[in-house]
Formats: sequence, C-alpha cells, structure tokens
Amino acid sequence: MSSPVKPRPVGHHHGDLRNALLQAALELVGERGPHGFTLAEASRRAGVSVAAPYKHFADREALLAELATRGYREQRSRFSAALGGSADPLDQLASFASAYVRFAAEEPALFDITFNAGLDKSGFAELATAGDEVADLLLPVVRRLTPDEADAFDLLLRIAAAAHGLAVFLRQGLFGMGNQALADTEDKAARTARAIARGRDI
Amino acid sequence: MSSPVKPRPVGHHHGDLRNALLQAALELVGERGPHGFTLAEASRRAGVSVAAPYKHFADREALLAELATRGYREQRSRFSAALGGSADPLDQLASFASAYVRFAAEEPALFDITFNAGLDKSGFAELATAGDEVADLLLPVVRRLTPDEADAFDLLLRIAAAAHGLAVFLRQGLFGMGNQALADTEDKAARTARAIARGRDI
DNA sequence: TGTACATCAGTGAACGCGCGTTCACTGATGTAC
DNA sequence: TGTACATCAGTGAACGCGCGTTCACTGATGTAC
Repeated sequence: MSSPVKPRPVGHHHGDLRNALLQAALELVGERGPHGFTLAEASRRAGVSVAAPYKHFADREALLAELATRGYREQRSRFSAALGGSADPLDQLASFASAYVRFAAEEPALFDITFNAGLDKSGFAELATAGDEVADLLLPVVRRLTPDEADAFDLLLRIAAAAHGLAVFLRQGLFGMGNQALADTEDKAARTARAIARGRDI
Repeated sequence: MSSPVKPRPVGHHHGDLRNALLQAALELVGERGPHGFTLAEASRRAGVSVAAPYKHFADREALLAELATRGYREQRSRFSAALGGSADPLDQLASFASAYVRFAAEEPALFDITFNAGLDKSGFAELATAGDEVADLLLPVVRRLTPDEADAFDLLLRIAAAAHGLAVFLRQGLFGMGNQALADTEDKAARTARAIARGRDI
C-alpha cells in the first residue's frame, strides 16, 4: 500500500512467501469454499514450488490454523470498534451483532476458515486463545445487564449464536438471503440482539 | 425393524444397495465431517465394487443431494410434531427452536450434509422444494403474530437463524458448548425464540 | 411345467488426476575476520 | 575493502495414495410363450 509499484522483495529469495501463501489460501477459500484450499494450488499462485511452503508451515493444517487465528483477531478488532459507538449495553450488543454479520460478508474466506474448515482447535493453542479473547472483550458488556456470571455468559452466547446464524444464512443464501442487501441483514442482527437482551429475564 | 434377524435381500443382487449406500454415507459424514464422504469408501462399507453406485446415482453429488433432501424432510417432520404441542404461537416458536437444536444433535450427519456440505441447491429441484416446505410449515405460525407478510417472514427468519446458530455452536463445541447437555441448549433456543417473538415490534 | 430370452444390478480392471509430503540439492544472502 | 564461510529459502523430482468415473463384461432374475 505504501509504495506505488509492486514492493521489492527484501528477503532472501521470494521476500515474503509466508504472507503470499496466506493470501493465496484466502483467495482459494473465497473462490472454492473452506475445503477448496490446497497447498499445491497456493504454491502455484505464489509462483513457488510445492515444497516451498514447508519452510514456513509445518503442514497444511498449520497454515489454516494461522488464518483461523487471524479470523478471530479480525473479529475482535471489529467488535472492539463496534462497542465504542455507544455507552449503552443494548446499543453495544446491537452494534456487535451487526458487526458480526458484516465481518462474515466482508471477509467470507476468513469467516469460513475460522468456523467451517473443521479445524480441531485443541491442537493450536494460539487459535484457542484468540477465540477466548473475543469472548473476553464482550463479557463486560453483558455483565452490565445481568449481575450473575452464568446469566451473563448465557446471554452473550445466545446473542452471538443468533448473529452467527444470520451470518451463515447470508453466506449460504438460505431463506432467499442471497439477494438481500447487507444492510438489511445487519439490521436484522441488531434488532435480534436487542430483543434477546431485552428479554433476558425470560 | 420388523424382522428379528437381518432381512433377506429381495432384489436382484444386493437387494437394497441404494439405501445401503445412503446409510454408509451418513455414517461416514458422522465420523469424518461433511467432506469425509467418498463414494469409494461408501461402496466398501456396503460390500460392493466402486462402480456399483453409478447404477443408482448419477454421481457423488446426486447421492449427497438425496441425503440433504431427506434432511429437510426430517426437519419438517420434527417441526410439525413440535408445533402440535400447543396452540399458542409463542409456545410453538419456542418448541420449533428447541426441535431445531435437537435435530442437529440427534442427526448430526444429516444436519451437516443439509447445511455444511456446500451443495449448490439450484441443481436439485427436489432439494429446493424440500427446503421451501419447511418454511411453508412455519409461516402460518408467525403470521398469527404479525399480519404483515414481510414482517412475518423477517420474524421467522430471525428465529430460525438464532436456532441455527445455537445448533452450529453446539456441533462445533464453540463457547464451551461441547460439554453442555442437550437439554440446556434446547432451553437456550426456546428462550431465545420467545424473546425474539416477544420483541417483534423492535 | 419347461425353455429361450431380455433385463439390468453388480464386477473388476483401468484411466487420469491432484494431492500432501519428503529428499538431497543449490545458490543467493549476510556475516566474521 | 576483500575473502571465506555458514545459513537457509526455495528447487525439482519423486513417492504413495485415494479419489471419481468409465468400460466391457457377467450372471442371476423375471417374463413370455
């Protein structure tokens, strides 16, 4: 972004193969779905032999896990920004749900890898941590609505699940949502979060 | 179920290879996830050569599409039963959401194939129809809560999405839901559906 | 009841493909002196 | 500034694998007469 032309590779040979592979993987998943990624094709797109990735990643799954970790971090960053728009917990939760849907729409490949690639998170500590940190960001918000810790967790979980469901429906075009504008789905998410939070005593 | 021992094959050679293959595919997806199904392995489990399936299905995707269609029909059947428990729309929607989660937990392979196998529904008319029929079953319920057709559809969509999200979280063990009892998740789904329906004027 | 025949479910061998991963290697880079 | 050397990112060839799909075939079944 900073230099006008293609930036000079500075490293030994390729320069930044690691990121080039991650980028290629993202493209592949965007085009072919969460299982459309292969190391061979990613290598080809990075202009490198099929053996080269093994200098940067232990195996195919490790590359995917790194992207999934990035997915959680991107979520956290977006949700953090969404919370800043208001001091009211209901506004904040509505804003969170809206941002959840927007993330899935704007970063479909990242969303797919993070949630639909079938990674076993237990093998990747960093991935699990990144996921926990998303929850840690949001828990204080729901705690302001309900003092009991278990109730707070329950509330957050149900709001996140509702947002997730809308994101999945949008991604898959279920219920005719393929043609729907993103803003409409964001609005659905915001209203749903508000309804769940308001009905928290049910 | 009717005969005590393994029922005699009655057809030409295998007897019921078609269903044996569908059953094997279901097992495979249950064990390995929505992309773990291969025609070759399903053939092996049915005790048949790898070429045999082509006498019953056009290709791999057609077999999957048939199972996805069964998934929608199983949903419809379960949701239909769930609606019968009460005449109150709020009860019915809570019951629907609960049944949604139960379906995902009790028929994980069917759930995965129907929603996470990445089928392009457009190629399979029966599949699309089966999906529509699920919505058709539920629309009358939400219509009783809101006269406007668009509002009714919006409400149903948001409740279904919330249930779907909870089902996915449960399936993937997100938010520590792996250890949770099914009844707890059903309860979350029911309360969430109620909250969304009650807050329908938001 | 017996025979000739058409049907068609399942066989077995083969195809081409793309994949993940390994291996000994090479040659550009950076560093120590 | 120049030279010798260690490092290590990327190569290219190969491996074994399992897959989806095709093909000519076989042989049990059901049917017509």
